[in-house]
Amino acid sequence: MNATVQHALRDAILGRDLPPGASVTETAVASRYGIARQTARLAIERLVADGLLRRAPHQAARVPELDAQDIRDVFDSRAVVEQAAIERLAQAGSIPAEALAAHREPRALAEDAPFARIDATFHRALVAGQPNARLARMHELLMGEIELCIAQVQAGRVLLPAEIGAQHQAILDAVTAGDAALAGRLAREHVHGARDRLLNQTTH
Amino acid sequence: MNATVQHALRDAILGRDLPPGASVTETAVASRYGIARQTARLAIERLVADGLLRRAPHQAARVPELDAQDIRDVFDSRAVVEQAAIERLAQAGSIPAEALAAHREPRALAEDAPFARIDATFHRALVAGQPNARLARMHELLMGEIELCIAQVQAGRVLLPAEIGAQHQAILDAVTAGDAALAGRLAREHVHGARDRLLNQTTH
DNA sequence: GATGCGCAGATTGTTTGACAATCCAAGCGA
DNA sequence: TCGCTTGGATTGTCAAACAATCTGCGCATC
Repeated sequence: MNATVQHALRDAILGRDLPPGASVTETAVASRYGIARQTARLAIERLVADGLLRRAPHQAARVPELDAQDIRDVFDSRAVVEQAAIERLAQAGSIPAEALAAHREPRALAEDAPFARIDATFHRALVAGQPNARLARMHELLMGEIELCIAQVQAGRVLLPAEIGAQHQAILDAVTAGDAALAGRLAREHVHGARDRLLNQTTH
Repeated sequence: MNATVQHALRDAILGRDLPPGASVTETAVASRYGIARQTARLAIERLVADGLLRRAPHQAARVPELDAQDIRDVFDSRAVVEQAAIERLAQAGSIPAEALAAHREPRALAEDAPFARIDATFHRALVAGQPNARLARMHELLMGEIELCIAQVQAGRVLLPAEIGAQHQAILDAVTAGDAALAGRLAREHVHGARDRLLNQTTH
């Protein structure tokens, strides 16, 4: 029961149903989803751990408002982790099935899902398929805020599926070729490109 | 009240009072520290998030037994994050006061504390002093398991304060000199050295 | 008019007690 | 020997309550 509420809250935040700056109180969540306050509290705490909410002691949780510095921080950290992850994936040499599915059939996954969601699925699957569980855990820690960044900048229009798909293809090729250095470099540049596109959107 | 219990539990785990494999039930923690089960549950969940406990749904939490592969995973991830963090610290060019304190006065910090604890304090302070908050958060996520690794291998004897102190000094020198590439390389090698010493200890 | 104080409301932090859901191991029967 | 049931242990969730803390507003004072 808790996992479903957590998922619903997550969607509400990423879907801007709860706009940045909105306060999310335990009682509000409890009554909204018909659960006990303790359970709502737990869901909120998990989302705080995921970076999708923030809160100070004795204050209501709030949807964070991410500024340009936050975007730089999050994407730079992601670049570090994802480069390392892709390098390890290339050393292993095999591409996870879920990543291939997200890469090949973006339409089939979810017609209504924005491309940003599919892109996140692809990257998550790539990192999850690499052997180091801690790297995957750290990556997961970042992806919540990453999706929040993209949602807040409303950058769905900025992400060009064709261009990004080509970059993904290049990364996959380097991985299958076992060229860890190249794959890692491509992954880092890919993330940095996303960061710069988002930053352009915000300052503009 | 909860923070103190969490700290006591943490010490019990790292001090091998709770040996690897020991099960930590909510009721046991509650009665041991005289708190409600809900509060004990919360403390356990936080420690699970820190990597100091593991648990599956509807099962008691357990102190993880880390094998050689875990040590490789944790330290390799740490090397990735810490190299990036030290590079950013060198670009900023200033060394956090807490890091200097831990480096210069290991005795003064805590006479009874093992050197491993002081070493962890030093590294935590270095990474926390660097401007990227997400990198620091990921590092913190790893340090729990790092300390657990060291405690389980009982590697207090293996960590030579003089040698490690010299390596720390070299890193600090590179940071103050603003040589990000050198500082990052030294940090990575420093972490890899710790990893190899621990691995030698386990297989032996 | 500006400043500081205090009070009431809102919210979280923690406790206690209870019950359902689930897992695990021991015992039992085929 | 193998599979099943059953009972105990443990977690997951709910409900109600109270203390601790923060926030904003009104009010007195300067």
